[in-house]
Amino acid sequence: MAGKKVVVGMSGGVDSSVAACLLKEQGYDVVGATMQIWPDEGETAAENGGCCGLSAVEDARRVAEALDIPHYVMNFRREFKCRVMDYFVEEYLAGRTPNPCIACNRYVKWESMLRRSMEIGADYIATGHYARIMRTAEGRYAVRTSVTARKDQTYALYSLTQEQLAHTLMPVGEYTKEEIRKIAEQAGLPVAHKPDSQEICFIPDHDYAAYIGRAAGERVPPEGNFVTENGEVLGRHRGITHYTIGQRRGLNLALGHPVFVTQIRPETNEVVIGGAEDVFGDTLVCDHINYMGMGGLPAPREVTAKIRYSHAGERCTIERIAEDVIRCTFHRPVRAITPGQAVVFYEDGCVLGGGIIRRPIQSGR
RNA sequence: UGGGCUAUCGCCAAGCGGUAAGGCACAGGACUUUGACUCCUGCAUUCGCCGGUUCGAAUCCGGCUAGCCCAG
Repeated sequence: MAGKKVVVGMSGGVDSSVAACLLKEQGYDVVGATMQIWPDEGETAAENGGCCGLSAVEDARRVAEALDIPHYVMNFRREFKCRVMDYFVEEYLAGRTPNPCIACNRYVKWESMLRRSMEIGADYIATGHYARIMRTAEGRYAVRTSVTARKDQTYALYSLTQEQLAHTLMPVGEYTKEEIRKIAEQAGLPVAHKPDSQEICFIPDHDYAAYIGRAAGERVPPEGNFVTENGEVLGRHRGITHYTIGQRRGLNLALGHPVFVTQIRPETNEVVIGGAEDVFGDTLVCDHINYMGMGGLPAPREVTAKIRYSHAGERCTIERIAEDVIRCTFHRPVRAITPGQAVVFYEDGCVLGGGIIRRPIQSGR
């Protein structure tokens, strides 16, 4: 450890602060770095924000001072704008539900930040993710679930490459959230009691549709029809960017029983509505594949897959059906297969790989 | 214009003389890296309107108004 230089991405939150603290204790040569990702230094969204608000730099600097480590600010505004914010808007316009945190991890943290860190002589970068990095029997790198399943963040890390993982440390994954807060307290870190960040950091008011409206301008999808699978018109929707698969709230459809979004059709500007049972499906196709714990998929394989961040996971058979395309058949139907979200494959808590859900496949119904 | 039926929360709908069920929708909250799901809480001092009977009416009676159906 001694002499190994590690750049810790410090968001100003408890987790990444403790990560820096732990690595320093372990003898690393620790440098703190905070990403600047907001497009404008503007006064507007300065207050809270999510993982990387403007107060982030202030808080991170104070923690770095407390730990007596150098602290840099890295400007990734351009990368964040085009790889995360623009991607977010484009996905919604295409009728999909993006996961910006996955994009941020992949392109901003593990491409831009890792590259810049290497440039300043670091051996590793580290983050405050609740995940652990392991080597498989075949020698491949993979992330695996942290000791607390509840805070597990491996889902959002599925796209990391072998090269990136070889240069990454995630010390927080060995502890529970409670332990992390206790460590922060004992170390006297000024952010020990800072609330957890959540929600999408660049939309502090949670008003996705309004954000998309501002960003997309003329391209914002107009109002359209809510329809049934059979084409019966049930009412008017406010524009497809207001909805995601499985959504119930906000539809304003009083049909006597709960109804949910089962499909979004950007080409006809329709939102398809169905009953609770209609949102279950058992097969999906994904692309943008990243192989992590497994080096490839030469033959069908049985794994556990999560189709959304908070999904418990379901057993399924995965099968490579084309270059960069995998079909995933669940043993039991899963709820709300949502194009744009990631599907991540696990075995014993280890991430084997994953992809982006392209579409569900209608199987005999 | 005759005859019949119906009028209860934004939608649907219980109630049948004893002091307004429920579902959906909606709002607020918890949870949350999907405005997701889920969960919790709230949501008609009032029953189309005006009178009458009664200790007491959304419930019975009369009139009016509106909608629907059947006649022509």
